Amino acid sequence: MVTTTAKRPSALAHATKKPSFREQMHQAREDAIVLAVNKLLAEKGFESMTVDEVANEVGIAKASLYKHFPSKEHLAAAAMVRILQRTQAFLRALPQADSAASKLKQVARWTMGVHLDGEMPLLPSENSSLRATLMGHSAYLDLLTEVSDQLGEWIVQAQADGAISRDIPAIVVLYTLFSRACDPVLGFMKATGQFSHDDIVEHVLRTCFDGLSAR
Amino acid sequence: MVTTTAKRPSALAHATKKPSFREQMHQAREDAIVLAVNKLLAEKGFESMTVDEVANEVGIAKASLYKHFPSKEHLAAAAMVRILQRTQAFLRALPQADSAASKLKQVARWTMGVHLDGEMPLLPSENSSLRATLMGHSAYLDLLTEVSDQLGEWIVQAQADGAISRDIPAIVVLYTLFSRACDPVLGFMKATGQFSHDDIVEHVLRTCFDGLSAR
DNA sequence: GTCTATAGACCGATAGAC
DNA sequence: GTCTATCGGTCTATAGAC
Repeated sequence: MVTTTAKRPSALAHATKKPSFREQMHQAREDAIVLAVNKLLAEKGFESMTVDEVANEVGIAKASLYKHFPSKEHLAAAAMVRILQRTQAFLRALPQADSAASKLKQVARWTMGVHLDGEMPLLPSENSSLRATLMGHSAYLDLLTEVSDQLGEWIVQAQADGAISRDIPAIVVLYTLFSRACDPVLGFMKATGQFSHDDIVEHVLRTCFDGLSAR
Repeated sequence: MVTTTAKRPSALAHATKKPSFREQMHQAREDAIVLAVNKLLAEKGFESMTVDEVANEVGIAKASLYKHFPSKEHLAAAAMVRILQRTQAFLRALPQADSAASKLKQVARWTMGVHLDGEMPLLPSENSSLRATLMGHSAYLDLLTEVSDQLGEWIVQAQADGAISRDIPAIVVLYTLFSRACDPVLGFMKATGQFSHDDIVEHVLRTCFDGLSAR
C-alpha cells in the first residue's frame, strides 16, 4: 500500500514534493512523541523520564519510538530542538520597532510563561549522558547558536542604549536570561498557590532586571 | 556485654557518655559517606548518582552503607541536612553588627562559593522520589525552617531599612536567594574558563541584587 | 570465644534497546 | 514481546575488636 504515492498532486509545487499520506502520519506521530517528551522532560527531567512513560503518553508501542529516534537521548534532543525552534519563532515575531531591552524582557517573560505552563524541558545536570548527545547534535547546536546570536545582538544593543548595565559582560547577561527560563523560583512560587502565573512572571522578571535591592 | 558500662568513668561527665572507640570510627565513616554523597549529588544529581558509586567513592562495601542509612533517599537526605547545617553555622557566625542586607549578601556570596567548589547538592526535580523522603525527614524540615526563618527575619529587616525593595514579597526574596545557590549561570560561567571564581560570584551577586538593567 | 561490622556475591525489578 | 545490563537492596561467610 506504499504504492499510492501521487494521490493528491497538490497545487503548490513546493521543494518538499509530496507530503505523502504516509509521511504525514509519520510526521504527526513524531510531533506527538516530541510533545510528550517535552512534557515529561519538563515535569520530571531527563533521568527520571522513562521511555515506557513516553510510549504510554503517546499511546504507541515502545518499539515504535525507536523507528523515530535511536535512543532516549535523541528523544530528549528532539524536545530541546523543539523548544529552541519555538524560541526562534518567538524572536522573529517580535516587533522590529521595539527597543532591544524591550525585546529581551519580552523573551524572558515568554520563556517564564512556557516554564509555568509545564512546557519547558529542564537543563540536564552537568554531566548527564544527554549532554554528550546534545554536543554532537548539529540541529540543536545550530539553533542554539542562532538564538544566542540574536539575543547577544540585542544585549549589546541594549547596553549601547544604556538600558542594560555595561558593567556586566554580555555573555553573563545571556546566561542569566537562559537560566531564568529554568528558574526554580517559578516552581516554588507556583507551589505556594499564593500567586497567579502573571504575578509570578512579573515578580521574577522585575527581580531579574531590577534586582532585589531597592532603587 | 552491655554490662561493661563504667569502664572508664572519664573526668567529664557529659550527657554523651563514652565516645567509645568504636563509635568514633562509626561516626568518622558516616561523615565520609555524607561527604561523598554530597560531592556526587553536586556533580550529577540524585537520579544519576548510584549507590555503588557512593560506596566506591568512600572505599567501603555497598552493604555497609545500609548499616548507616536505610535507603538511597536517606543518603541524599543526610547530605541535604549537612549543607543546611553548614548554612546555619555560617548564619550564626555572621557579625551581629552587620546590616540585614549585608548579611543576606554574604550568605548569597557564600552559597555561590560552595556551589562553585562543587559542594552544593542540587535540588531534586519537582517530583523525585527524594522529595517524599525529604518531606518526612524531620531533621531536614526543622533545619530548613530554622534557616528560612533566620533569613526571613533579615529580609523583613532589610526591607524596613529600605535596602531591599518593599515591592517584592519577602517569600519571593527568600526563594530567589535559595535559587541563586543552585543557579546554572555559575556553571555556565565556570565552563567558559574566562572567569575566576571570584569574578563569577561577584557578577552573579551583582546581577541578583542590582539586576541586569543599568541604574 | 563472642559478637559486631564488613566485603563481596547475590537477587529481583526495571530500564533501555531492538 | 524479549533480551540484557544495571540499579537498589539483601544475604552470608569471615575478619577483627573486645
